[in-house]
Amino acid sequence: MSISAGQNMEKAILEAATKLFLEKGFKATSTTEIAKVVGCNQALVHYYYRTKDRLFDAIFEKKIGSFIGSLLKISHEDLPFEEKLTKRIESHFDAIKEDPKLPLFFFNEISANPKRLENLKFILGDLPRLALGQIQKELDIEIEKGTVRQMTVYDLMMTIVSLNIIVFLAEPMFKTITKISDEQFKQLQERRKQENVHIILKSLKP
Amino acid sequence: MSISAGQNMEKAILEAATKLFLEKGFKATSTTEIAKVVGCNQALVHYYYRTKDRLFDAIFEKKIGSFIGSLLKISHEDLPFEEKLTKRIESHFDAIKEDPKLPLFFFNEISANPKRLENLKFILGDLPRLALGQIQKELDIEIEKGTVRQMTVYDLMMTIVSLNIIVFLAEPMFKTITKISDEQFKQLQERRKQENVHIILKSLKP
DNA sequence: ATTATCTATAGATCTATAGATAATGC
DNA sequence: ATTATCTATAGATCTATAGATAATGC
Repeated sequence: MSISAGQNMEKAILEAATKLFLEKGFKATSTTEIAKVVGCNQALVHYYYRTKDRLFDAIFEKKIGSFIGSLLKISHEDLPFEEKLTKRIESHFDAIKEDPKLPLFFFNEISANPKRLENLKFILGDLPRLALGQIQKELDIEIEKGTVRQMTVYDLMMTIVSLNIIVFLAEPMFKTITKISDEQFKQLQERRKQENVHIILKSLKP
Repeated sequence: MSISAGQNMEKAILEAATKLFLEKGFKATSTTEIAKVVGCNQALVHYYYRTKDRLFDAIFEKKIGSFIGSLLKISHEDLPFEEKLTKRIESHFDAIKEDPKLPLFFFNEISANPKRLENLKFILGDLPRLALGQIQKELDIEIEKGTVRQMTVYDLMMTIVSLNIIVFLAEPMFKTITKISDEQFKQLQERRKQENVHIILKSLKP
């Protein structure tokens, strides 16, 4: 029954909590259930993390970091603009594929409790600003050249995130309605990734 | 304190519940809180709707109907393809603007409990099939003419929904991080609506 | 008489903590 | 001795129902 018998309970609790919080959200997940999944008693969850809130915050921060990181990773490869952008879109998509519950979790918990966001240094830290500045610069060069229409990096990022998350947001709906197999769903995903690249590249044209 | 003193309690309860469910979701909303907002006692909520689940389902079905309806409304105007599509995108966007919590609510509750979807005749009913068939036909005509690249109506719908919901999904995040005013946010929304139309029309070109 | 509203409460949670016991490190 | 784990429990919920009272329709 226990995720990891003995050894490292603290870690086992974190892992079980991560899984449950991502699946069901903060409110719907109880420390009792976390303990049951781990195979320990409920008090131990509090022994290691004091409160449900602190346990959640630890997980939330990590996940939000990887979500934003996957979008803003700076590439040092010297590639033409379009190829670089294509890689960015695809790697963002692949990161979400690794953790498909993340987008819904993310938007949901922020909406439920926006204060959580304010405590996160990550969001307003230097990394995002730097990365966005860097991408804006690359964009401006293309705009100057006339190969890309006038636009801001924020619009571009919004479009990328938007298109990349939809398959994952709609996954439960999709599977319920169409009764598609997992294999077919995977194919749909991959096709959609290419579609997204296509749409975005085309949308930049002047 | 009461939303609608006296008169129609049943309706007042439904309205308060709708607001709270949309804001906080099924799990985080209690019948106790609904009663408090309405200004009656908690038992009355159960008197009219028996269980929290039935109350929720009534609301869920209505909301899901309007969400899907706004996307699939059939137009009988005789307009050129692009104009018709533009209108469709804009009216879908405007419908969400009227009820900005809807997309998150929608994806969230389906993910939390996919079974809810199975009970809804609306989803698999004739209306969606008819509408989708109609739009596919219009699309095929353009593909035949060579003015639109090869694609399915499903891909097109996914792209529309995806781009149209992002501003609303990200609204709490946006407002928290940028500390933008409501007025500025409204402007951003409108700009984004035009951006979406632009992106989609362009993405259809062969 | 019937329907609407209220008070009170049973029975299930759930979080957090106090205090007992078992395991480990020196 | 210190740290990890457990048992037990207080105090807050929360849903659903039973049964009392008030309001309304004939």
